[in-house]
Amino acid sequence: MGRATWFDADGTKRGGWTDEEDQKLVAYINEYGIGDWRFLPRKAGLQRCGKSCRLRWMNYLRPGVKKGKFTPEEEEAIMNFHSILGNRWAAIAQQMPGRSDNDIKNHWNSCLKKRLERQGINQMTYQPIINLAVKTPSFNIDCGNSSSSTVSASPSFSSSGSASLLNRLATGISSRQHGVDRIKNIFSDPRTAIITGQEEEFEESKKDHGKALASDDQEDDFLMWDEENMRRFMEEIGQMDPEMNGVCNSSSSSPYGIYETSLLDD
DNA sequence: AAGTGAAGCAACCGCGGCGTT
DNA sequence: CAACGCCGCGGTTGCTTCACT
Repeated sequence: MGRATWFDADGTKRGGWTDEEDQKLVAYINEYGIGDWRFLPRKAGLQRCGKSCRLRWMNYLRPGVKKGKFTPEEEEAIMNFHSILGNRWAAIAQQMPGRSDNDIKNHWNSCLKKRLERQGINQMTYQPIINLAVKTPSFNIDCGNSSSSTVSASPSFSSSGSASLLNRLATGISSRQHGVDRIKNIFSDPRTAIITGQEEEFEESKKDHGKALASDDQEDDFLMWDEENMRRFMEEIGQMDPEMNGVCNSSSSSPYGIYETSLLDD
């Protein structure tokens, strides 16, 4: 696979990479490390632009990059992180060691997004597009690569799973006195199952942070955040990324500790 | 066997953030 | 403080492979 090779006006090579080019890039970085991407190609004897080298290294050649099919656990993780972080693929990739942002983004766009559409779930809000009252049967994840795991459909997935997690995160953030610690607790809590119901705990959270949830409008599945709340949330998520890594990795043997229970419980 | 569309993957493009001058 | 350049990110495109007719 890959693109055809061509040269642009200034003689820079574009398109697919050859084995020889890969070897040159790897050999150079192994010996000298990553320095200035601008000058790296020339020093490494490549006719590529720095951007292209960086992309190739980060997405394909970098040690530890995992290639091949996504496991059901990884797919579940992507959906869960996406429900929290949105299209911040780099941030999602940070939580999934071995997978590049490009890889995750591609898998999302080519497979997971369509799967949610087929299931009638809004890909941005993770809410069912169809009437909640409609009883939805179980369905199979049918993305070829996934070993056929059955996941119960909405409402358990959308409103009790990711939505619940979101609510609890929102609750944590709404209370400035708990702030990041509250979110870390949510992530580190082994009971934070994505698919199993979390309504009880959410109710408890609401008691803890009743003031933040005072409005009736906020009693729905999703809190309605204003821009200020959302901005704070994204800032705090950004600040805690390294720590969240630790939390996720330490809570279980799985690299994706926060969500593994949902798939491994049965 | 040939044609066609969907799926999957690799890479490019353009923009915004950030550091430097 | 503005201008500039580089880097990283997200969106998009292009190509190959696969499945189906």
